[in-house]
Amino acid sequence: MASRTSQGEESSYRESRRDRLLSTCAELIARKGFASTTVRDIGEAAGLLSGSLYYYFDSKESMLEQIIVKLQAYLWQRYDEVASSDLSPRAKLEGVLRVSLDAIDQYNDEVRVYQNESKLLEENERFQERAARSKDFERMVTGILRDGIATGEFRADLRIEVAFRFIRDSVWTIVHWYRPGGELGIDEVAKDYLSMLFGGIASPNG
Amino acid sequence: MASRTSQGEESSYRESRRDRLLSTCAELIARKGFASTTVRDIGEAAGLLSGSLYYYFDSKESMLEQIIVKLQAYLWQRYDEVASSDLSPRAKLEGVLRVSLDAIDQYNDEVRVYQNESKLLEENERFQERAARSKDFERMVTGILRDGIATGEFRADLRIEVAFRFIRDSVWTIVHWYRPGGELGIDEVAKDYLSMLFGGIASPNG
DNA sequence: GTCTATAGCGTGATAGAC
DNA sequence: GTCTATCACGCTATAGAC
Repeated sequence: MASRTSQGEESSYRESRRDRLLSTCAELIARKGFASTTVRDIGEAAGLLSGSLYYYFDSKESMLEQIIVKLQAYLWQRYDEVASSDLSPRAKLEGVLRVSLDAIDQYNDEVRVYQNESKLLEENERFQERAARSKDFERMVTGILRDGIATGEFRADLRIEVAFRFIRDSVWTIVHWYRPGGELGIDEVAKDYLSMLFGGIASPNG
Repeated sequence: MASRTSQGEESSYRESRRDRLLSTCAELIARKGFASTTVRDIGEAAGLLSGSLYYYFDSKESMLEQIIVKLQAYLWQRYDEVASSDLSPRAKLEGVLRVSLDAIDQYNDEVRVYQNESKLLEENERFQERAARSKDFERMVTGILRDGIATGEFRADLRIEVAFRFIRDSVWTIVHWYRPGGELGIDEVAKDYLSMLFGGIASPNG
């Protein structure tokens, strides 16, 4: 790409302009979906003409790719910390879920894009490396579940692959209704969800 | 529409052709998304040319609408039965979830379309009546939750609107990985999910 | 009922001036 | 870096023959 140099100030100025454009992309793609968002929409929202976007990006697909790259970098820096810690399985699982919830809070648009366009990422060859991270997430969480069953912290009578999907989907779908800065904060959501995930919704004295 | 008559055999022949076309639409739209599915795709999959589809449907949007109408008719016939029964709140909630899971099993493509295009349904004036059913579902389930807290079957320390979203999303997202006719049947999924929803994933002796 | 043919428009992307 | 201008293509939908 013609716009990428590797010189200090000039490069970082350009990077930050790029990043601001990416945030605009994320907001629009989160709201309207990738297929229904046009490069003209993005240009208009960013205050330039669609053609000018191609100074920063090779294609509409590469805008999507950069959004996901940025999000995955954030997520995996933190997932790796939790996974390599010596916490108990239950505490590790709580940690993983907290990281995911923090992403929903701080990178709301990007997470929505990641969720909404996951099919596209899986099917398009270009995004194979991005889609592979979903398998990494599954490996990490099912590993924690197995360990927790071994220690007796988790129930042994559940299919691990079903429990994994239950956990993954209940947490990530929060992004579809949670609004950063709204009345209900992410800490309150985390408290309720962790409580329901671990203890269920039925009364203990039922 | 020119194709709608109200005469016995001729009409029902046309209806069934229409229904078969709708199934093809649902399959494609479920797989590729509404925006990325072209009427040419649909025509090709159904074995006719795109223009010929307009003998049966006014527009691409009306194809989507008919898919949703058909699904909602199935769902609400059964939801109403459960809601008006005199089962306990917990049994009612189980019943509602069973209906949803049966739809995921029997109307898999249609449910995926409903889930994937929910944004479009909410935002497009044309689909207001369809989108209103989501509010009905919320009213039904939160009512059951309130009753169950009153009887002591459900935990009283949870925010009802958060618990509702937890339940709604964990159940409906099953459609994104469940495959009808696969190794894991809907009864097994139902058993695991009801068990996790009501009792959580933590060991009771934890 | 399905076809041929195409209107009319919006799309992603590019070339080159400034 | 952003603009003007535009290309080449794909899209939904329609008109009218058969």
